[in-house]
Amino acid sequence: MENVYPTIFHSSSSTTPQTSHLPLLMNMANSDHAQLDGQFQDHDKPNIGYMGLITNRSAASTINNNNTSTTTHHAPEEYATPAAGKKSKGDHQTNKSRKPKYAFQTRSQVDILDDGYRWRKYGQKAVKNNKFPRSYYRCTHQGCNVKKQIQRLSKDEGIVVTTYEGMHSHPIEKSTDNFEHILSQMQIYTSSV
DNA sequence: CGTGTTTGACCTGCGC
DNA sequence: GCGCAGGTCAAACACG
Repeated sequence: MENVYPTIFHSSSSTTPQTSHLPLLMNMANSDHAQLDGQFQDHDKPNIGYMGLITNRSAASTINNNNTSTTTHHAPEEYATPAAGKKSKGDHQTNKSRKPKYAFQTRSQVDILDDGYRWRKYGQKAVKNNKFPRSYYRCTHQGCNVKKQIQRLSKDEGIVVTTYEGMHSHPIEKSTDNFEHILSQMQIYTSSV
């Protein structure tokens, strides 16, 4: 799947927000430094601009060309996780079922957006047609099987695509100071695009 | 010592 | 069936 996820504008219903997905937005937005629009100046965390929320369903187009747009989208719950297969070493997840998968575009110098959860990196792979590797992270909270992938676009090095898979079953572990503010911004984006 | 990262090997799905 | 690409494991390693 060298294609990334389609950048579908979720412009229609600002009154029927993707409430069910808000926790993910929270996860994403609730970061110490993932702040929007350069309204911050933290040491080594330069501008991080929220680019969009993308979902993986009918992946066909790339997000490359949207570096100036703010796109938001949420997934239908029926994303079939393709890469569920794993060696039967023992940790074979019983949920070969589908997990929702959400991708965010962020314009950032740093790859890792601190979303308030604790992640452990479990892999890194070179991706075809992309000079940047893709990193695989898993939530370290016990019993939480949320994963995320982080990849920087080769076409636009400023854009980082973060793909979340699954939902956290536990509260955020860091402060949530930024969350409301960021959420409000995201809602603005959502309704204005 | 606990926690997280690195990295090569391994597994699976898919297209040809 | 084969090869490629993506995803995961796990041992070794680094760091506080």
